[in-house]
Parts: sequence; structure tokens; C-alpha cells
Amino acid sequence: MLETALALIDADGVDALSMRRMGKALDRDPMRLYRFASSKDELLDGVVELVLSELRIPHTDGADWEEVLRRTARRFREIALAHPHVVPLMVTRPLGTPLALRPLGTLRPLEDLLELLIGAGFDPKGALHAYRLYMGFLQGHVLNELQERVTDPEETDDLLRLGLHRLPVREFPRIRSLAAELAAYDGARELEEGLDVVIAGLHRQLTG
Amino acid sequence: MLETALALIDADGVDALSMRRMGKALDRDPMRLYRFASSKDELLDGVVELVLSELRIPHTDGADWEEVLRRTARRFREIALAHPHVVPLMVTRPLGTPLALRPLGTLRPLEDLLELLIGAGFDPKGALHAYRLYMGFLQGHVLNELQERVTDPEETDDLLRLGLHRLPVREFPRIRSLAAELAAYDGARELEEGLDVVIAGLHRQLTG
DNA sequence: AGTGTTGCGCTACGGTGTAGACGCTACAGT
DNA sequence: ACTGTAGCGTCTACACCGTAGCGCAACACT
Repeated sequence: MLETALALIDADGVDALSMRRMGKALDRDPMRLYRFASSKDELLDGVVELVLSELRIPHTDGADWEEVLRRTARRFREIALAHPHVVPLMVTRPLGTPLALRPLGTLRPLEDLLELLIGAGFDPKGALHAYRLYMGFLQGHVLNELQERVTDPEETDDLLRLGLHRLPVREFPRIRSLAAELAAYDGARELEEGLDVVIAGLHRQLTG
Repeated sequence: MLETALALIDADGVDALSMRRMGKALDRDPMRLYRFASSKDELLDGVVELVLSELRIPHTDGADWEEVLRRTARRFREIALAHPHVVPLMVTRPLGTPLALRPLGTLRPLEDLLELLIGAGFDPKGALHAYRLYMGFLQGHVLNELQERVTDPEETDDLLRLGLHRLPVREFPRIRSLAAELAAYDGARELEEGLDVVIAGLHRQLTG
């Protein structure tokens, strides 16, 4: 059910998911779907919850919080890349719904990370702030990474491959001159660098 | 035109924007709109560009990059809070379009920040990474902040006000115990704290 | 005056989410 | 055994969507 919805989204994007199409995929009357989710919005929330349920934060008694954060971040990135079409839903869906009304599965990572951080020595308030900084960074990174798409993989010249020749030279000199760097984008590495910064910041906050 | 679209979105959310409704608002045939934007997607891109055009990065010859980043971040937050319904579009719309094909106005901040960072001493590659970290953080923060919505402002008990009593105590003890902190969310302050971390990280990267 | 071109308004098509009516089935009460 | 009724799966129907396509009107040019 939710799995089918996810499959459709993965295959053809969010817009491709319609009640009728899903009915067809399941070979059921589209109206039957309303037994499982009482509206399409709820169904979308369900899909987000399903995907997010793949992110489990290991329980470590606060031993090595830094490493847990790193591993979790990598896992989050993997999941996002595995379901790129779901990412817009993931970052967008909670906006309408106040925290406490969100699907419970969605709150699991928050709860577990709070647990981890508090165990690591943060006071509750600090843990919350740390969580926000960390999760915000993660979302930001994933959004960034998904935007970096090579346009025309056939072309060898970076400028052309990325379509950058379209940009007026006079107005966007810096972007154009970074063609090589843009073409060589390495998401995994960039994530690590970002993590270094964020975790260093958290460390300072913890000890200072 | 774009202004009207923005007004409709601000008033009633993205879903409330339809070609027909816009036609009505402008007292024109809905089909006329296709003279200005050749599809609804393009129109949405236009709205994003319009909003983003309010974010101008001051030109400072690299004198005080740190302060520029701080001011820009605050401005970005202001804009996002002024147009909360546009934020989903802002973070979501670029996902389908490779960087170079995006509306030019959208690339302005990237170009200008690169300029700023390079002027501040970053090498081009480092500037790009710094930009990504910074902008990713900003998007993350704004998404976070927009999620923190008080549910029932009448209620005085934080737990009830936020609807947190709905959460199973045994499964979500930490979230529940943070009710007071959640209720007292201060976006401006949280932005500053995040900026401290990010900028400290960038500094280290610059000097080390 | 005749003709080509351009732009505008409208209609219509194929889709959407979902409310509500419709009939079947299966059980409860007599 | 018969009937009332409650539930449930199905279908129809409504109001709306984005936009392709068409015909008319007005203008420019010969």
C-alpha cells in the first residue's frame, strides 16, 4: 500500500502519484484507498514516514555521540539519494503540521537524537538546539546535493555539459569559472566536511 | 503579474494558486497568462525568483565577510518569514532544474557570495564549499523555524498548547519533557547561534 | 481592396481529489 | 424462514485543474 505509493513516486515523481493511478497499480478501486488513508495528504505523510523509518539511530548510551551523528548523517544521505523524489515531501510536508501532530514515526529520530545528545552531556535545551542545527544542516546538504545534476553527460567540456555557457559572462564570471569544480561535485565528501564543521561547533558548545 | 501570483500564494498557500483563480484576480482570461509564463511551472519559478530578488548581497570588497554573511542570513530569514508559503517552492523548485538552467535571478546570490568569499581569501573551490555549507544551513534553519508553530495559542499549559499530550509518554519522554523549550522557540536567536557555529567553522577552514 | 499575420478569447479535453448514492452481503431479531 | 439493518466495496458524479487548439478580429502591407 504505502510501498506501492513509494514505488510510484520513486519511479515517476510525486506528481505521478494519483489515487486513480495507484488504484490501477494495485488493481483495486481507487476509492478503496481511503480506507487506509483518509486523504491524499495523509497518504503522502505516510510515504514520508515510511521512508524516514529507514533511519534508525543506534542506541549507544552516549559513548560516542560524535560517531553516531556521523553515521546517522551518512545513512540519511543514502536514504535521500535512494528516494530523491521523496525529499521534497520530506522537507515540505511538516511545514503545515505542528510538531506534535506529525506522524509518530517521523518523531522517532528527534526523540532518539535527543536521548543521544543528553546522554552525551548536553543539557536538554542544548540538546534541542544541537538537534536543530544538525538536522537543518542535513536537510540543507541533501537539498544541495540533489540540485547538482549533470545535464548532458555526453559533452566533455564542463561549461557545455552543465549548460553554463548560457550564463552572461559579464554578470556571472565566478560561477562560470567554477565549472570544473561544479562538475566534480562529490556529495559524500562534502557531507563529511560539513559534518566536521557542525560537530566542531557542537563540541565547542558542549565544553564551553 | 508575478506580484499577483505571489499575493495569492501568500494569502492562501501554493495550492490555492491556479491559472483560473489568477485570471479572476487579474480580471483577465486565464489563457492570457501564458503570454508571460509558458507554463505554470515557469510561473512558480518566477515567483521564487521574485522573492529571492529581495535578497541582495551588499558589495564590500571582502572587508568584513563575516558581518556580510550574518546580515545576509538575517535578511534571508526575514524574507522567508514574510512569505512562508513560498519557502517550499524555494527549496523544492530547483531540484528538477540543473543549476545553469535556473532563472538567472536565482543565481545572483550564488555569484555574489562567491565574489564575497573569494575576496575574503577563500580559494574558488573553498568558496564554493563554503557557500554550500552556509546556504544549506540557512535553508535548514528556515525549514526548521517554519515548522515550529504554536497550535492552540489559547491554552496556557505548554504540553496541551503544542498538542504534545498526544504523544505516548513511554515512547517519547524527551520530547514531552522539552515542552517548555519548544514553546519558547526563538528563531532569531537560534539563527545567531547556528551562524556562530557555521562561521567559526569557515574561519577555521580559511586560516587552517 | 485584398491578403497575410498576429494576437486574443473561448471552448474543450483529459486529467485530478473526493463526496455521496447505490447495491450487495451477512448477520440479528422475531 | 423471513425481514430489517448495518456495513462495506463500487461506482457515479461534481467541481476543479493545466493547457492545446481553434476561430475571430484587427492591423500592416501590397
